[in-house]
Amino acid sequence: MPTDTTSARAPSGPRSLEHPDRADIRLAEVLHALADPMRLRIVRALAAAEGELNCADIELPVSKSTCTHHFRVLREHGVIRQLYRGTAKMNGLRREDLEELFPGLIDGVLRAADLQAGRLGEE
Amino acid sequence: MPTDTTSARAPSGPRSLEHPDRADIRLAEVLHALADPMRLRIVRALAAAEGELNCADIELPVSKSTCTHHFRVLREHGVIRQLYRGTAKMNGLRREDLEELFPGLIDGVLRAADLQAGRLGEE
DNA sequence: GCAGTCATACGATAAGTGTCGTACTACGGT
DNA sequence: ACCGTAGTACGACACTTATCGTATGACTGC
Repeated sequence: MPTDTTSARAPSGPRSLEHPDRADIRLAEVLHALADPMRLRIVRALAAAEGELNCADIELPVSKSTCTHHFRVLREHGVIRQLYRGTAKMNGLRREDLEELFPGLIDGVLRAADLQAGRLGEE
Repeated sequence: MPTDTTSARAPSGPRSLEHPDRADIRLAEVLHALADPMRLRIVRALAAAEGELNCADIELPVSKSTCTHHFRVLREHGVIRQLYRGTAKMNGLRREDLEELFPGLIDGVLRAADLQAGRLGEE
């Protein structure tokens, strides 16, 4: 499906990213996307900075290509939204969509992640 | 380690299962355990039947060995508790432990699963 | 004690995942 | 027009996973 240049890609802009429609987001996939420490970090960072963040704003102990990979997983499973803004790519949580689909889920996960980080960080 | 008959197995009873301590349960692992449609089904069934369920009580479209595999994943990641009761094995959600660790998380996931099942089941 | 039932163990397999490095593309500024 | 920066694509790799089938072990009841 990456060869379809009509529907998924933005009209004129050369760089555009595919995002699943809200109705296509599946719980198991969202959980899968969140079930990785690195991606959990990313999501926490995005939630903390309520606006949008550059990829490089989140310090991760992995290479750039791995970072790209994780962001893509999050985007393709409907957890974040990405769009280009000049040379950078801004990332934001899809809070509204997720809240509509699975009320309370994201907040629960974020809260759990905070709790665990507190427990593990100051032991 | 399956050859070690002294440590892993309970003192007298021949059949005993290892469960992680509550403090050893990790959010990413719980999410991973839940991030599979088959396991999500299992967890929903266990939550619905508030008591304990036999493995065979949950109809799954997979072989018995695969079923065992999924139950083990859930147990090893701290989502369910299993114990032998005669020839059967009873399974129950570790609601208390999970609620203590990650308040609201399991309920959020279960609610999300119900919502999605409703959406997908009666379309 | 023997057979039946429930579940496990083990091996196999195919597919998926996280990670990396290198090569490449897109954009913005000089 | 060129260079630097931000991010992607691609191939490689080791590891994990979901699945199965068959063989094995544990308990119940006859």
